[in-house]
Formats: sequence, structure tokens, C-alpha cells
Amino acid sequence: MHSVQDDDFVSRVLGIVQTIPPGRVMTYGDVAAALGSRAARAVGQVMARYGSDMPWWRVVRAGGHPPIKYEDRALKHYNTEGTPLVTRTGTTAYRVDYAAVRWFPA
DNA sequence: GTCGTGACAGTAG
DNA sequence: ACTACTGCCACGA
Repeated sequence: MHSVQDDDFVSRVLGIVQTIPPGRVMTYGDVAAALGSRAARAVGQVMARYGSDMPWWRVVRAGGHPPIKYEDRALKHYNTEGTPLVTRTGTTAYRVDYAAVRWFPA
């Protein structure tokens, strides 16, 4: 029978994002890989359009950085959820402790 | 069916 | 650390 999230790429991406537990993160590439695709960019597009209603901050780039235009907002969420961050003194940007919080859907 | 776009990834300088 | 270029895939016009 048909699962709800098998309809389109969009629904599947959203489904994956919602499975990411608090304090954990996944890269765009990993989300795409979880779908069996390499469309990391397409995942970003979906988030930009439909991510408004979901924990988009739990999806980060390969380097561990959140979306470039939303780093401020993401930081607030990380701080709230207790997501381990790695900061370098003298650098403006931070990154999540990717190795420690990396999550892959079961 | 073609073109342009993008909350990306990886490599090179 | 940074920017620049290329490759990749899905979507809208």
C-alpha cells in the first residue's frame, strides 16, 4: 500500500527532517542520500519553500554550518536545544559538533 | 522539452 | 580561514 510520504520528493524530504530528534543534525546531502538521491540542492529548495513549519535548523551544510541567511536564528535554536557547538576564537562563524550530533534515520 | 534557479557538495588556489 | 569553479538534482516558468 502507499505511504503518505511516497507521493513526491517534497513530502519525503519533510518526512525525513521531522524524524531528526532534538539536539541532532543532518546534512542536506545526507537527507538526499536517505531518499536515495543526491539532490542536496533540491533538499535546500524544499526547505526554503516548505521548511517554515518544521525544525529546519536541524538540517545543516556539510561543513556543519546552518543556512547562510539564517545562522542567527539557527544559533538561538541550538542554544535552546543544547546542541553542541564548536566555536573558534577569532572567527565570526560557528559550527555544530557535527561528528557528535550527526544523525541518520533508521 | 529547454532554461534558469538554488537554505548544496567537493575540489582547487 | 576565504573565494571560485564545477557537478549534481528537482522544480517552476
